[in-house]
Formats: sequence, structure tokens, C-alpha cells
Amino acid sequence: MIESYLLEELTVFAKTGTLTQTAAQLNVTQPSVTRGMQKLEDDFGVKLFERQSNRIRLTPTGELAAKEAARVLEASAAMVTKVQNYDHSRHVTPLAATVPGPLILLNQLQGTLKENIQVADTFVPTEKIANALNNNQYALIFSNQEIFADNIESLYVGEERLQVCLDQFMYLANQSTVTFDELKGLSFIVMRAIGPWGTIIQDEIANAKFMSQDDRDSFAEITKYSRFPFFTTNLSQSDPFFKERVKADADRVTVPISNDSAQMPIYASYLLSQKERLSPLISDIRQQWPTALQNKPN
Amino acid sequence: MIESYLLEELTVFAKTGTLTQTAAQLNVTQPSVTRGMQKLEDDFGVKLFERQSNRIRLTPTGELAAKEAARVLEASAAMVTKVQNYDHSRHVTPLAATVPGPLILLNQLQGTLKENIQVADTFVPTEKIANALNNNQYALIFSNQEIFADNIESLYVGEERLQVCLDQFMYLANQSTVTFDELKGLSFIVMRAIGPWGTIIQDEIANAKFMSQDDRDSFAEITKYSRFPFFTTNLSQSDPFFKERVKADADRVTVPISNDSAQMPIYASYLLSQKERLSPLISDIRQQWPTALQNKPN
DNA sequence: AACAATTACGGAATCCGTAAAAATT
DNA sequence: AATTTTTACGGATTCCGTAATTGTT
Repeated sequence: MIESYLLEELTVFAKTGTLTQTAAQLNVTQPSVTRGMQKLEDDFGVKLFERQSNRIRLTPTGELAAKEAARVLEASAAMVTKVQNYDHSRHVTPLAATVPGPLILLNQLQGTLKENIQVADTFVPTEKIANALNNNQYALIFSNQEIFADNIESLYVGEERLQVCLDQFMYLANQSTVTFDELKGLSFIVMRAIGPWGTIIQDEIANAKFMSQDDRDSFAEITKYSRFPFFTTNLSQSDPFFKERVKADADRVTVPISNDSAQMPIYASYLLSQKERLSPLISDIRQQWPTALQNKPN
Repeated sequence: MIESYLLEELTVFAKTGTLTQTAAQLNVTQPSVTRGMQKLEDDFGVKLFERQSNRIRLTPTGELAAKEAARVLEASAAMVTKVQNYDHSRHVTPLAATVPGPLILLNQLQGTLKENIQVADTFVPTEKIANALNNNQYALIFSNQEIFADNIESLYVGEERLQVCLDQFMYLANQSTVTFDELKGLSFIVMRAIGPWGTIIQDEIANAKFMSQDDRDSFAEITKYSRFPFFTTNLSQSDPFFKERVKADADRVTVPISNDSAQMPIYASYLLSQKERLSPLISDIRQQWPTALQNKPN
């Protein structure tokens, strides 16, 4: 059997080209690397190096061996993190999402759930959901798309519904719902990190102006001392920040947007092998899913 | 980094369930395995075992680790054989086929080619062509189907043409070609290992009887002292056995079968990365491809 | 002269086996 | 009593670093 540290020496040598640099990079002495490569060659049983007293280089076979060794080492490292992640996931359940809404909700739910959850603070790209589940980085990932893979299941957990927060004296503020069309031409303050909603509102609201804010505090300032409308959703309004924002401002009313494109289905994806363990948590979350507006228009 | 021998101990333990049996299977002592699993657990940094003074068993995390370890070890072993195969293939070019015809031809061509080739003595299942190429088990595989993969190319090298060897006094023996339809109702001697031709002749020749022979010598005996027709191809007739068989028997004539289904295209598949190295060999083989009958009917 | 690889030698770490101990069935 | 795991101890292997050697640029 071939020891891992020899494979690593080989891959580093393939990069550096000399044993001296290899030794330096691995914090060992160069004779150690010399012996290592001799042993490796012996273990493989084929000639991996071309030696010229002063110079040593890889044969074509050696080149292949180095490439394959790198793959094996990657697999080995991936195995370790996967196992560590799995062990971690047995104590706290790590959750993530591809869109902001569910993350805000989950952060809010933290503590009220029976399960001990840990909510990610960054987003997972949709195309990496399968990877992140397979290596147990997250046990549950919320997204607006179903995932189709033979060891993964996606369960519909609820809807994220876009709503607009209007000055109470705007004529629209008296309606129980508004449409994108009715919002056309207005100017809005929006938070930068709102995921897919960003493109949706830009596509759907004609002639609108959007003033993006990265910082939540300046967002709060601007919305407080101006009459510009801004967006929330049934999920984001559970955030203490938005709650405070709306509550403190008696001059604002929140109105749902009735268009289909303002309703986003949210799915929870997980490994089928974990289904049994995660089912109670998922139904717990579904039960606490904010369905209706908390602030009804006057 | 985690050493390979520890992973192997883990996988064996996952199978046997006790450290004692693990030690026995690996030809080491139990205390050695005990220490090994302690070290492994320390290397992973998570709890892999549940210990009860007299008994040790895998935690769920340990179960996962064992499964993943087995995968890594497999990958490592595959790497070694791949590298060894590659090195071997740089000295002699290992060839194989999914059908008998090309193998017979290649065995015949051995020595007349510039390249130093080594012809397999068993067939490769079509679905394993990609594997056998990828791990460098064979450099070139001949089959009657093209292979579609992004790192593999299939080149058409020639046709295998079925022919029937008839008693000279049969009325069909005077024709320059025959059809399957003209052979209907006859009784044939056939060698068992003729690959796809077996089903073709059974499907195409109505009311025929086929007497299969496993042994070549008994095949020779029967065809010599009986008037039963038998089959050859432009490739199989290059075999010394068939050559002798036909040559010694002045009472036989070989007639090609004209049906489309009696013509089989042969492709040579190889790794694209090896194309440059294999091109001369392939064109060499194409040049020596037997196109015409060697024994024309009278 | 500077650099790179190999060899030689001594020390240190570790890996192993034997023996003994502890605990369970 | 038999089985299994763990610890303790001593030996052997091997892996490493320093120093010296050889050969090249």
C-alpha cells in the first residue's frame, strides 16, 4: 500500500520541479524527499523518475502518477471533512439557503425550535446544493428550486411573498393588495442583498428607480426620514431589524403584492438518507411559517 | 494527513466487528489494531467508536468513515494499477476486442507490425471499453460499435465479412456470393465462440440447424469428414487453424454472404490523449486489413 | 562558486509484538 | 472459563536531520 505523505511529496515535486523546493515547501529536508521518492518509485514498481546525477525529472509515467496522486489526495481530504461535517451535523443541524428570506426566518426561529440548529451566514449557490449536502456541510438547504438527484429530496415548505412598505398617505396604501403595475414609475429604497427579488422587481416594475443600500443602518435612516417605499416579504419581516423598522414608523403600511411573480415557492432539500432525522425539524419549520401579513393595512 | 494502513484497518473492522478478527485478517496483533484505531480517531478528530471496556463498535460517524475509507482505498489501488498499466503500455501496446474476428487477425499480424503489440486472449464487454481504456489496461480496443465519450475516439478500421465454406458439389458453391435466404434449411457446424455472428445467423437463416462445437479439434474433425457447411470471415480465415483447414480440404469452397447483416463494421477505440502514439499502428493495421477472399470459388 | 541530488551516519519517533490487566459473557 | 479490549514495556523498523560527496551550471 502507498502512504499518503509520499503521494503529497510527489504532487509537490510535480509542481516545483526540484527536490530542494519540494523539501522547502513541505518543511522537511531535501534528503528526506530523495528517500521518499525512491520509496515511492519502489512502491509503484515502475520507473517514475529520470535521474541525471544532478537533475531529477518525471518520466511520462511519473507525470501520470503525479496527476492521479493529486486526485487521490483530494478524495482523502474530502473524506475527512465529510466525516467531520457529518459528526458535527449530529449535534447541531447546519442549515443554509440560496436566497435571503429563509435565512432571516430561520435566524428568527432559532431557539423556538426543538432541534438545535445552526444557520449559515452566507448563501449557497444553487448549483452547489448537491455538493454541500453530499459532504454534509449542511443538512438542509432552502432554495426556490427543487433539486433532482437520486439521493436528494426537495420538499415544498412554503411561499415567500413580496410586499411593499408604503407611506400611509399614498393612495395605494388604502388597498389590501397592490400589483407591480400600480407601482410603476415610483422610486424605491432596496437592500442590495435581496437575491432573486432584485431582478424580479427590476423586470416587473416599469420606469421605477431603485436606490440600493448595502448598509442596513443607512437603509433604516433613509426609510425613516423619507417617504420612499421599500420592500419586505413575509419572511424578511420576521427579522428583528425590519420588525423594529416598521413598528417604530407609524406612518407606514405594508401591502402585499398580488402578482404571481411576487410569490416564490421555497423548497428544503436534504439527503434522503437523513430524511427520518430531519422530518420533525422540517414540519416544525412549516408550522411556524409566516403565512399572513403581521401588519394589516388600516 | 491520514495514513492508508489505518483506513484499511478501519474498513476491515467495519466488516468483522471485532478488533481481534481484524488483527487476524491483517496478520497483525490485536494491540496494534487497538492503537491504530485510537490514532485514526485522533487523526479524524471526531468520535468514531463507542467503547464499553470489553466491546468496541462504530458510531454512526464511524460507519460513514468506514464507508468513505473503502472508497478512498479503492481509488488508491486503482491509481496504482492505472500507473502500472500505463508504464507497461509504453513498452508493449496492449490490444483487445469485444468480438473474436479482430483478435484472430491481430494475433496473425503480430510480428509483421512495426509496433510491439500484445493481444488479449479474452474479450472485453462493450460496456467496459471506456473503463479498460481509462485505466490503461488496453491502449486499443476493437469492437463493432463506436464509443462516445469526451476523452475517447473511435476510428473505423474495416469490415468483417461473413462467408460460408461449402462442399464443392453443392449447387451454391458455384455462385460468387450467397444470401442468407439461400442457406435456409441447411445444417451447419459452428464454433461456439463467434460472438455476435451467432445470433445473426440464427436470426437470418430460416429453418437452419446449428451444431455448436467448443473444441477446435473436434470442429476440424467434423468438418473434414462431413459435408456440413461452416462459417468463416475475412478475419477468421487469417487464423492458421482455418487456413490449414481450408487449404487441406480441396473439396471446399468459400463463398461470401452478400447480406448487409453479414457485414460488420469494426472500430478501434482509444484515449484521445494517446492518439498521436497510436496513429501509426492503426494505419498499419488498416493497411493489412483483409478485404478480399483468399480462396475464390472455382 | 552556487546549486542540486545522493549517500552515510546517528538520533528520534513510531510502529509492532509480547505480556499483563481489566471487564464482560 | 473464555473472549475482548486496553495498557505497559521493550525491541525493531523507519523516518528524519546533519554532514559529507558528487556532479552540474
